Amino acid sequence: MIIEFDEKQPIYLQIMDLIKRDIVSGKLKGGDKLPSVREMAEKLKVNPNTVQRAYQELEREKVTFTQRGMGTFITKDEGMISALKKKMAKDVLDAFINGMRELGFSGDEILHIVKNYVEKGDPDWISY
Amino acid sequence: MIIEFDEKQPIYLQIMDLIKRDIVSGKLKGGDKLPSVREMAEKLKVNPNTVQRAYQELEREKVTFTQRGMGTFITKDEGMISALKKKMAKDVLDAFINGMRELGFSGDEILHIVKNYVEKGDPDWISY
Amino acid sequence: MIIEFDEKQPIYLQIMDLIKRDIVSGKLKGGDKLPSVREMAEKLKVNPNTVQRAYQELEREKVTFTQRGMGTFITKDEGMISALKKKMAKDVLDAFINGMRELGFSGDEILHIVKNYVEKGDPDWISY
Amino acid sequence: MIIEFDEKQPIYLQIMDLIKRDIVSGKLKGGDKLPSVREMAEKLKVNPNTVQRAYQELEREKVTFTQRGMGTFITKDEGMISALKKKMAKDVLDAFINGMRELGFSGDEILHIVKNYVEKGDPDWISY
DNA sequence: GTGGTCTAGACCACT
DNA sequence: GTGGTCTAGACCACT
Repeated sequence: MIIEFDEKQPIYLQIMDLIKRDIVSGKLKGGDKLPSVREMAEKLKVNPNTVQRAYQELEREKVTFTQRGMGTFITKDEGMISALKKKMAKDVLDAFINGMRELGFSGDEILHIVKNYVEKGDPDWISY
Repeated sequence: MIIEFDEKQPIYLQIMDLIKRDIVSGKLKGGDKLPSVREMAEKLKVNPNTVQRAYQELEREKVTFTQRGMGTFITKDEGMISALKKKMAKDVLDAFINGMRELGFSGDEILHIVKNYVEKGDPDWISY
Repeated sequence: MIIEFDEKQPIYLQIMDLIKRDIVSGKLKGGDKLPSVREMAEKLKVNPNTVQRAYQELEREKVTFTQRGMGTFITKDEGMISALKKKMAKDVLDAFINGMRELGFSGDEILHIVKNYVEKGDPDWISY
Repeated sequence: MIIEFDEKQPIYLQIMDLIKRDIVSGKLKGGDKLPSVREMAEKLKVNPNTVQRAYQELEREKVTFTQRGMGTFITKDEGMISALKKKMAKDVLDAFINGMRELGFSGDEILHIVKNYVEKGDPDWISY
């Protein structure tokens, strides 16, 4: 796993995002143990402090919980996980809608395009 | 107009994108004159050479054309403009579909969400 | 100002507490600027990172806000400040009531003692 | 019984305090026998010498007395016990009053708060 | 000058 | 071994 970090966002935020994505996509499930701070730091080639910060913020957001001396674990609160998924999906959705509107597409046009893309694999741009 | 340039992409490419967006969204129309290289450089606070390069590439892509002594103009070829729009919309659309699939949504679910969002202003996440 | 830090609690928490006490007691008012991270670090003889962390947590708790390049300021939200005061007073009060109950005093006895202490400067322990 | 010892105070003083609290709260009564030095040392997981010292100091303070071959007993002097109780209560009381004054509360306000807390279970912070 | 992020490396409590 | 805190010192964006 080779990760490239964006320069425009703090690394600890990107690590948080990485983990959230794995939770939401189901790669990580409630109760799963995250790699230790040191392991993760080595894997990602960043300083342990940076991973530590990411883990701490995740815990504050109730996405994970820690057991002293045992490690950091994904929350077992399914409501929290589904809320996370909604939040992340909402961000993706908003970026899309705004992007399309900026390009001059109306709501109906956006729906038409998505519909055709999803159902036929072809956006059907005809008439735009 | 304050533009923030990304560090991960050459500025001339970002300027090209800026202009393409204005064309696609209709702010700039076929035949419209672009600001002179110097004006644009001053407005964006970049080196005139950078703007010059952006203009050159846009002309090579047939998005603009130049008239000696007159300036640079947006192409009047509506086919070119609509192709541009499709190309940019396709990028936004792919980013969206991929983003949603990474979050674990199926095509049908994506369509359902967009439909509800566009028609009711609410994605209706129920059951995800 | 010489501060002695307790070893049983992280220094950054103690710094947060210090600032909160100054807010609650009125030494610091809404809108007041805190010393810069570096100044405070020098004054308290701790590492700037430690002060930085305290300031960041305070901001997350909405006790302060920061203006990039300008500094860190006490919130102007009087509701927040009065909530802070109540929260801290509640902690002091609970510690007192629990401490007295552990010593075997009843609620009425506690009230009697406080009343005499406040009004006459003498707890009047008679009969306990 | 798991006891956490403070690092900032000699353990023997903390053991003394533990016993004094049990006397004051009534868990230990006049004439009750304390566990042997060895038993207590084992229970608290400390060196017997440390317990020995605590017992010696308690005896010097007339809180306990020893009978050769029998063990260590709580004093039967009720005056001593009630003086002990007053002394400990005074410490708790002073910490409370000082804490509240530091937060900016007046004597009347403190009394009002304690009264409401004791009588209604609610401090009634209104207007502070 | 201001806060924000990061690396490097240390020491701590707890399991 | 695990997370938590701290120091020392660097570089960044923004005012």
